[in-house]
Amino acid sequence: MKSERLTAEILNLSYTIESGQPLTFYGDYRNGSDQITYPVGGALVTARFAHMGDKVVIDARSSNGKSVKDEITSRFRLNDDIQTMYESISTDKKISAAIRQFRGMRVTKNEPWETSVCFIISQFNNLKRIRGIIKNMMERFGDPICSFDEETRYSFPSAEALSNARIEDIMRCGAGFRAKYIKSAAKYCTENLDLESISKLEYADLKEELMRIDGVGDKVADCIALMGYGKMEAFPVDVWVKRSMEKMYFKGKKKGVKDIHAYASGKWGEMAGFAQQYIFWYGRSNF
DNA sequence: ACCCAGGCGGGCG
DNA sequence: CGCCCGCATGGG
Repeated sequence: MKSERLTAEILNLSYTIESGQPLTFYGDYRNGSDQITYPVGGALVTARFAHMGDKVVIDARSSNGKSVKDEITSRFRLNDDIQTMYESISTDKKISAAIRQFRGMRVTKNEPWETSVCFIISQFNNLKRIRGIIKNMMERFGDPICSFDEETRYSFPSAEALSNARIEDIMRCGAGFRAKYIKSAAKYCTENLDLESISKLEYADLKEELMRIDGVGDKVADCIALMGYGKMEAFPVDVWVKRSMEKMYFKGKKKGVKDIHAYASGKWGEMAGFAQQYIFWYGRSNF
């Protein structure tokens, strides 16, 4: 099948991909190329984004020839009313500045298992290393899909594959002390928990279920809820969001995570997670 | 060399 | 409960 064309508005590819979101875990984004590739469903998706002002034309295809329209639409949340979302989180000058700087950055909606692994790895870690670890794990534990740019591309490792892996082999990917969490989570998600079946739960119940996974605490559960299940009210509070929130809204005074959650929830409600992505990246880029 | 990174689990008071 | 500590690893 030839590539399919989709259109969107206010979607900045580089901000979206580079701002630390899964897309396993970075796609293969070539800076300036406006193209990404990423594995899904045992195939490799290729998508080109042509930006023309606020309009974006997306040409996408899959290595297996199947339609990718639904995949792209879901992944980049193209059915969201982005204008209304901006209006609802533009509550003050502080966040408006963040939105202005990174206008078009979207919160993506990725597969729950991949999102879980990505954010288990993210703990006490940095983006550069996270990307490397994910890449190593895909090459070691994923299945080869096809060759692209003279390089073999792999699927994201299944929970089954990782539940059978040896911890020391996961560590060899650079995962460090998180390797035991990954294996444990993989076992739990193959034997005790169906990540698909909990997608129908409300945010609070979903988060509670996710926190039963070894290596998933409050912050990682919020990340999985937001970027793996599309729960826009989730507001992950990491060190950057904490710092940014304290600076932006608490006159630089130290605040507990609970206070920050409560404040964000009251201010942005159902769209708190969308606001969070801007606060996170704004803080990382400017503070 | 030293510090830190999209935190979490476990142990202690 | 809330607090505090160790934790693998590599880049700045």
